[in-house]
Amino acid sequence: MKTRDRILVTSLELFNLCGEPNVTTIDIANEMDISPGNLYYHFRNKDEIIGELFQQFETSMLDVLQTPQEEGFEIMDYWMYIHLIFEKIWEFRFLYRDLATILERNEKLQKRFNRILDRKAESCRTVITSMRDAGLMEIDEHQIETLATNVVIMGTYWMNYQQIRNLGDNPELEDLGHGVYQVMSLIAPFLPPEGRAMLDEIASGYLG
Amino acid sequence: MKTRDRILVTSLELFNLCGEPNVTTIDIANEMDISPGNLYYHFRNKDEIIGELFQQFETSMLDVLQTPQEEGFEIMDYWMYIHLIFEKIWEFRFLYRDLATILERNEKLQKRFNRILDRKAESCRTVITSMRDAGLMEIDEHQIETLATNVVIMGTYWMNYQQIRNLGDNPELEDLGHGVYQVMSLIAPFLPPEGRAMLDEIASGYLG
DNA sequence: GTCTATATAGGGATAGAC
DNA sequence: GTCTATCCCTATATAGAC
Repeated sequence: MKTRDRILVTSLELFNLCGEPNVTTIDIANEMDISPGNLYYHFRNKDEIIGELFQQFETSMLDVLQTPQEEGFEIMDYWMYIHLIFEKIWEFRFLYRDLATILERNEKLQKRFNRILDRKAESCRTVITSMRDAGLMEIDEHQIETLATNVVIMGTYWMNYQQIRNLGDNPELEDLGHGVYQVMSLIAPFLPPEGRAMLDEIASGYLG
Repeated sequence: MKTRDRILVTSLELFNLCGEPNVTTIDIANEMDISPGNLYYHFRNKDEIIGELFQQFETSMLDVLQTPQEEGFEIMDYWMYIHLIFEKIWEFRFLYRDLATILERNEKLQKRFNRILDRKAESCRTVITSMRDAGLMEIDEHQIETLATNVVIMGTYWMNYQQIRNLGDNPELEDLGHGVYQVMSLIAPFLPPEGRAMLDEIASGYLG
C-alpha cells in the first residue's frame, strides 16, 4: 500500500480509537514508523487528512443510502438496511464522536454533512410512505415528518450514547444491533400487532 | 460579585458560546479584564472550573428531576416538566456539545453524568407507568424501557442536532419548544386519540 | 519519498512583586 | 487578591540533507 493510503488508514484507526482531538500528526507518524516530515510531504495538514476521510465517508454513505428500496421489502430487509447504515457510521465513528468540533472548522463539511442528514430523512420518509401505501402502517404526513427526524437523530447519536453508557469503554461492533433495535422501536408503534411481533422476533435473534 | 464567582459565570458564558475546547484560560481572563495569574489564584486549572460548573449543573438538574410528579398530571404539565429539563440543559449546553471529550478527562464526572441519565430514565418510567395505570396509555413493560431510552437520548442530543441543522448558528433559547415537541412525539403514539389531539394543540401554541 | 533537525505558536501554569 | 513576567510543554508545520 502507498504511504499516502497508509496514512489515511492509520489516521482513521487512531481517530476512531482515541477521538480525533486526542490524536496528533506525530501520533500518526509514530504509529506507522515514519517521520512527521514524511507525513507532511503527503498532506499539507491534519485537516486535509480529515477532509479526505470525510470524502470517503460521504461517498460510501450516500452509496449505502441509495440502496434501491424495492417493492415488497419485509421488516427483515429494513432491519438489514439500517444495520448497513450503522456499520458505515461505525467505520467512521470518530466523526460522530466530536461532530460539532470537527464540522465547525470547515463550513463545507458542515453543508455536506447536512446533505447526508437530508438524504437519510428522505430515505426514511420514502420507506415509511411506501409501507403506509401498502397498508402496513397507519400514520399521517405530519407524523411521518416527525418520525423521520427522530430516526435521523437516533441514528446520528446512538453510538455516542452507548459509549457514555459503557463508561468510556470503546463500543463493540457487535453492539450495533441494539442501535438498530432502538431505531426500529421508533417505527414500531405505527405497525400493526403482527408487524411488532415480527420485529420483536428479529430483535431477540440479534440481541441474544 | 466575588472574582471567583465571576470566573465561573464568564467561563460558562464563553464555553456555551464558543465550545469548551475553543476557550482558553487566557480568553476567560481577558473577557473579565483580569490577569491569567489572578485566574490561577482562584482555580488550580481549567479542569477545576469545569468541575465546579458540572457540580452546579448536577445539583440543579437533579433538583429539577425531583419535581414531585403528583397524581393527576395533565399533558400540559408534562410538557412544562420536559421544558424545564431542556432549559437546564440549555444553561449548561457546553457540556452536551463536547460530551465525550469532556467526560473522558475525568472518570468521576463520567459516573456522575451517568447517574443523571439513570435518574432521567427512572423519572420517565415513573411518569409513563403512572399514566398507564391511570388508563391514559397502552404500553407494556418492555416498551416502557425502550421508550425511556429513546426519551433520554432525544433529551441528551436534541440540541446538538439542532445546532448542526442550523449550520452552526448558535441555537436560540426560543427553539427549545421544538425539542420538547420531539420528545413528546416519542410518547404520542401510545396515547389515545384525545391525548394526541391535546398534544398537537399545545404544540401549535408553542411552536407558532 | 523519506529522514533529521528545527522553527513557530499557543495554551497551561507558576514565581514573585505589589 | 491582583498583576507582570516568564517558563514549559506540546502540536503544527517547514527546511534542507539524503
